[in-house]
Parts: sequence; structure tokens; C-alpha cells
Amino acid sequence: MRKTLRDVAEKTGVSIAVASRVLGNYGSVSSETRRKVLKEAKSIGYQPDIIARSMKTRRTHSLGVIISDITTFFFTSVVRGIEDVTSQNSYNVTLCNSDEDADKENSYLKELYQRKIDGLIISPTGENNSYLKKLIRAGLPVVLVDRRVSELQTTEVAVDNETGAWEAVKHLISLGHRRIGIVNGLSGIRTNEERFSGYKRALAEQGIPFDPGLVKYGDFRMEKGRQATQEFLNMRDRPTAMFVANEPMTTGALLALGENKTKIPEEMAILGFDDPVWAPLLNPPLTTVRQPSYSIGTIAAQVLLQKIRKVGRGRSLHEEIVLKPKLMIRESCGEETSTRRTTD
Amino acid sequence: MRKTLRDVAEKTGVSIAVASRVLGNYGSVSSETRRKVLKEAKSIGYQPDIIARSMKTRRTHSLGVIISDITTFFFTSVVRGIEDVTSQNSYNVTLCNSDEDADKENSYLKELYQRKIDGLIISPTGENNSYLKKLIRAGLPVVLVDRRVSELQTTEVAVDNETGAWEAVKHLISLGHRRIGIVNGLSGIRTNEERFSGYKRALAEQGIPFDPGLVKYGDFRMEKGRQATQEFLNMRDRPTAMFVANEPMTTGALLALGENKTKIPEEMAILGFDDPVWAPLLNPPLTTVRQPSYSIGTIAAQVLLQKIRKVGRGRSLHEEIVLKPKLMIRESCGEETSTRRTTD
DNA sequence: TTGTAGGCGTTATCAA
DNA sequence: TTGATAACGCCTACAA
Repeated sequence: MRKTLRDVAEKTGVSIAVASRVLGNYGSVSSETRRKVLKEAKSIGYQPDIIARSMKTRRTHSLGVIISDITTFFFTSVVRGIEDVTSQNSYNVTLCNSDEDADKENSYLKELYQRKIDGLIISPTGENNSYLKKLIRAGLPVVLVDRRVSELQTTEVAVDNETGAWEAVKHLISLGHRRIGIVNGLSGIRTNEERFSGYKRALAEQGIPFDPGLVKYGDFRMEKGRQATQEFLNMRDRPTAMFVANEPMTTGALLALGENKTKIPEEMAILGFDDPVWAPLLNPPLTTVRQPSYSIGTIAAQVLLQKIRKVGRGRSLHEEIVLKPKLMIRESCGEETSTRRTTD
Repeated sequence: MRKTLRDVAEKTGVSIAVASRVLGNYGSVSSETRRKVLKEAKSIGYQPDIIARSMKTRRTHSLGVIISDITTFFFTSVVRGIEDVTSQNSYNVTLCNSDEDADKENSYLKELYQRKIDGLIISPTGENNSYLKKLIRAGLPVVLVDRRVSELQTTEVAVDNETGAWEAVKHLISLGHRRIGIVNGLSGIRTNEERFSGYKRALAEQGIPFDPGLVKYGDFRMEKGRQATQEFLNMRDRPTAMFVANEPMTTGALLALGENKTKIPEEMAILGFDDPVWAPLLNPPLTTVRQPSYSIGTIAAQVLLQKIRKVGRGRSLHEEIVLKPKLMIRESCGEETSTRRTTD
């Protein structure tokens, strides 16, 4: 049988209120009774019932985390960051995978809200934010990670995607590439639009005309990366380099390149967004745009805990925390000195 | 303001009890009142308070998951499997990383228990199981993943590690390798001992004497894999092949091999336990022992849900579910036909 | 310093 | 079919 405060109180011969005070460490009790209660609690193995406590205090000390898929390098690492800071602050984390599905997202949202989480970290799918918006307005502390949604009045933590992509493509151009393909992620998601726009800006600045034939629309998943790459390879006038908008699609692209025995970077240069541990292991090592994913997690969690502490006082405001991505130049895009064949 | 049952009841003009029945979908109510209550509940946006419900029903519909580190390919994939089945059954998952630290594990255990989780999936650290044992005896439904602990009276889901390692090393031997190094994981953990024993059995069966100089003791983490590999490379009489007991250490090993520009497999063959997505992307593609990690997760979750449903009736028994690992032969160990230099 | 008692939002028993 | 009412375990005025 589970022990309750009542058990402790009875055994010690005091009231429940007194027992509650010493175990909850508040109010005033004589040091003598305190000692006795503590001793008895320990001896019968009393453990507070957090559910019952939450009922009274209206705080659960638990947070919801909704991401698209824990299976991708980026989110794994974000979640690890979150968990590290929450565990230090004795909050715990309920993990949910939305798979980019707005319905799934909404049903998790509802579930978490009913469970009275104290706060939420989410990488929203982007379609149909109305429920999320409602929760924010209702006062639920929320932090967005990876994806900005400007109409949401809350804090977002993400990398400067536009600059990241821009630097990447500029790098490609500096190595002599002119026909540069892009494998986009899910359109409609700001993160992706930003990366796309960085790509276009880099081209424009270098006077390279934008060619719609060089853009493939993916979905952030591996399979689409593979397909898109296969399509590039099948073109009569194929790109000499490709920029891929995230890690799973980059994996797919590399798979396709491997299947076609395409030489990297001679026959196709490749640069991926996200820098998984295995990037340096490839041959040639993969050039990438690194996001400080672990930090995105820790920062998001810290910010969320702050918001939770001052909940009630003041409206939630739109606020952006933007981190810098870093171009990790390795060898998958070719050498500075190499000359590129041009097609005209 | 949050709406409660009471609000619904008042607005509808019925008692709380009736409202509870229709919203909780039990007991009997006339279809007329049911309709009215439902309508009213919807119109004011009533959502049940799961905390309050748990308080009464003594079930939280939430599960704890404790693994060493979500950041490793194996556990990421296990967790994804778990989450997929739990979400279908409207259970949710609290994720905890123990980092192989028994204290951290125990404090999570305590925390989860206080939160009254309905069940637990854990990959235990191995030292100091007494608290976990106590929880199992107290009736908490528990399923062990990846790691067997025979003295715990509960279900375990894991791969046949001994056979996996045995096949791996046999493969190495069949390719002509005689000096085969091993990078072990944390000693004391059954999973690791099993892999080690498979290694030794393969050697013994082929009449190759066991050489303690060829075994390195790691900790399942990347850095130790790198160190161990460096040490192998520094030996005057270095192994021609190495078997690495998990994915992060394999990553470390590959890093070290890369830093030393060691040719794979000519100068060093390598075979790793765990088959991350990127294994086929390497050059040469990495030969591995694949564990059905996603299935380990789904099975563990299914078994746990079953146990939860029949909690109370019957003691928890020790039960093992063992899955088959699969040798994924690629090219990092050399060719069938190659001859190996021997050192004697 | 201590104890009494009400309430958090549900569920569930028992009469009506 | 309905409605009071008592829990669930804890916190917290308020009174003693």
C-alpha cells in the first residue's frame, strides 16, 4: 500500500497539516516535531503524490515537446538539449512526434493541454495554427524551435536560415559552380522558405540567373531527397552541385549518388543543411551548414522556464532568438582551385 | 477561465453526476439529456482535466522511458517505436536520459514513480538495481529494452547479442582476418558481455587463440571508440580488423581511422554493432550488425500495455523476448578473395 | 506552533 | 434516469 501524508501524520501523532508543512518545507513547525515527522516519513517510505499536489498547486512541473520526428539528427539533438536543462530544474518532458501532420499535432496539443503541462516547446507544422494560437492566448507558455511563425505572439529560437543557405550557395559559387540545384523541404514552412531565399539571393548577387528547372520540392524526408537527386542525375543538363535543405534529404541524396556511382564532387558536388556526426566520416567528407542544435534545445528550455516563472504578469510577446549557423567546409564541393565545366 | 464539469452541468441544468456520465461515456443517461450536455460542453469548450481524473481513477495513461542517451541511433529508433504505439493507444511518454549514471537513473525512477506512471520501459544501467527491483515488486509494470537483467522478474526485449557478435567475428575470420581487435562497451552490462562472449566463441571455434592485448574496454561512447582505435593503430603488432560494440564507438573509431588516413579495409577492416542510416553512405560502405531497433521499441510498448491491462492479476514473471540481429555485409571488412597478411 | 476544514475536478456509490 | 455526496491526496486559510 502506498503511504500518504495521513499515514505519516497518524504514526507521528500530529495533524496532516503539520506533516504537510514539514514535508513541503514551509510554514512553521517546532524543530522537535519536524524531526519526528521526517523520521517517520522516512521509515515508512513516504513519497508525495505529485498528481495530488498538482491538483492543488495547478502546476505539473512537466513540459510538452512536439517535434516532427525524433529520428532526425537535428531534433534528437534539440531534444537532448531540452532534457538536460529541464532535468536540472526538475521538470520533465513529454515527447511527441507530429510527422508534419497538422491533425496529429493538434491532437497532441489538446492532449498536452488537458494534462495541464506548464509549458510547451514546439516545432509547428505550419498549417493551421489556430489551436496553437488559442493556447498561447489562453496563457500557455510556449517556445517555438526551428520554425518561425510570425503571427504567433511568443518566443522563437532558430538559426538564421537565410544566411546559412546564402553562405552555402556562395561557397558553391566560389568553387566555380554555376548550375546549382536545390532540394527544398516542405514548402509553406518558413524555415524552408528562408533557406530557399538564401539560395536565390546568393545566385542573384553573383549574377547567376535563377533556373526553376534546378529546384526540386521535397518534404524534409529521406526518400524525397533520393528521388530529387535521381531526377537531377537524369537531366541532360544536370547541375554540377546541389544544396540540400536538411539532413534526412541529404542522406537520401547521398544514397542516390551512391547508387549511380556518381563521383563526389567531380560529377556532383553536394552541400547539406545540418551537420550530423557522420558528415566528416564520408569520403569525401561532407560540407555542411551546421546548426547549434543542442544549444537551440537548451536555450529554448531556459527561455520557457523563465516564461513559466513569470506567467500571469504581462502578455506574451513575439520575440526572436536567432543563432548563427556555421558553414563547415570539408571536401564534398570540390577544391578552390578546380575549374568547373560550364555548359554554354 | 478553464471550464469544468460543473460549468457544463449548470449551463445544461443537470447535476454534475449526469454531466460526468455523458462526458465520461458510462452509466445511463437519456439520449435527450446526453444530447443537451454534449452540445453545451462543446459550446463552452469543455475539456476534461486529466489530472483530476487520474486522481480518482489511479491511472495516468502515461509511461516513463529511461534510456542512456537519446542521441544514439539505436535508442532514437527504439523511442520512436515506443512513441508510435503508445500514441495510438493514447498513452504518452516521458523521456529520460540516464547517461549510464545509476544515480541519475534512480532519481528519474523516483520521480516517475511519484508521478504515478502506469508503466516503465527502461534500459537499465546495471549497477545498483535495488530500487528498480523494488518498484517491480511493488507492482509497477516494467519492460526492459536492450539490456537483460536476469534477477529482475519482468519482461525483457532485446536482440541475441551473442549470436550477433559471433556472426560478425566469424565473417571477419572468413575473410582471412586472424588478429581481430574488439572495442567493448561498458563492462558489467550484460549486453556487452554477450557481445564479448560471441567474439570469443567465434575465435575459439576457428582455433584462433584469444589475445587480451586485442581487447579494449570502452564505455559505449564515441570518444572511447576513438581512443581505443588510436591505441590499436599505435601497436607494433596491430590487428587487421576490429569489431566495435556499438554505434557511437564505431563513429569514434572511424574518426580515428580517418585522422590517421588508415585505409579501410586494406590497413584496417572494421565492423560495427548497430546499423545507422549512414552506414551504406561510407566509402567503403560499413559492414554492421543490424538490430531491429524500431521493432524493439514497438514490441516493448505493446508488451507493456498488455501488462498494464492485466495489472493486479498474477505476479510479474521473468520473460525474455529475443529478436534476431542481422549481419549487413558491405565492404568495410574486405573481399572474400583477399588474402590477409599474417604476422607470424 | 498546531489543528480543523474546505477545496482542486473528477469518478462512483447509493438513494430517490 | 437522475442527483447528492463522499472520496482521491494534498495544500492552505483560518482559528485555536
